[in-house]
Amino acid sequence: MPRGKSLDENQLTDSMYYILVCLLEPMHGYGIKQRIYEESEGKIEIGPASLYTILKKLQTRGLITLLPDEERRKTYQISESGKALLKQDIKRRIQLAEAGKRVLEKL
Amino acid sequence: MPRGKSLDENQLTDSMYYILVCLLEPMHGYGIKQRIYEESEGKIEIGPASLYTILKKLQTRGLITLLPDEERRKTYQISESGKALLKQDIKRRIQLAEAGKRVLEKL
DNA sequence: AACTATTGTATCATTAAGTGATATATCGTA
DNA sequence: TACGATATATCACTTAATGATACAATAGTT
Repeated sequence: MPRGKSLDENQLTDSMYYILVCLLEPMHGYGIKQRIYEESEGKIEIGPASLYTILKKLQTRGLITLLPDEERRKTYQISESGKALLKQDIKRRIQLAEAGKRVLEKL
Repeated sequence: MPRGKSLDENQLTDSMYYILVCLLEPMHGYGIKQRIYEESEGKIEIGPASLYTILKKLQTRGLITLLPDEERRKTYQISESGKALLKQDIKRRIQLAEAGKRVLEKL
């Protein structure tokens, strides 16, 4: 991935993918970070630089929306176009994994 | 993924993944490029810059080995450690996809 | 022989993605 | 009031990927 242009090619990076999945329900940045950490049993940790950079990009692209004001927190939620892209990307990942399963037999 | 550090974290980028899968059988650079293009029905195209950059990196890390001389071509093959890493990465991708399947139900 | 397309490898300069470090402020609680 | 956790943000940097370009051997063809 810087790979490429990711979103311009309608593909999600792993980090974007994790974050979008979290935002199927409303959640604020720091909560996302914690959620990913817990769900992955400490294996995946997204630092603040990555987190807020990616949130900004997703918002700019209209894949997530900022919900109306709370003061300290910024609560986001996935948008319809975000859902559509996530769906598409999950399918892509499933296909890759299926191909992977066939490869496993050769190993 | 310019992403992160990929190999330092024992993760394969998509491009590395495609290339390593090809190299389960001996193949030279240009052949890999064609193979990926054909297998993906034209969807995935790896240009020369990416191709040779990644091959060099994989070789440096010992994940692939250069087979003895042909003149024009450089024929590579996956190494044992390359196989191990590929196996591990396929499992990671399968897990991600499984999680994705569960998410799909919410969409 | 001359021309052309394909095969084949390689690198430079740039763009894109992600992150470590750091900064700042608020909140709960001891 | 001191401290750790919560919460957001950005700068400078590294890493990854790629577009453009270059070069040469080979194959086919006119």
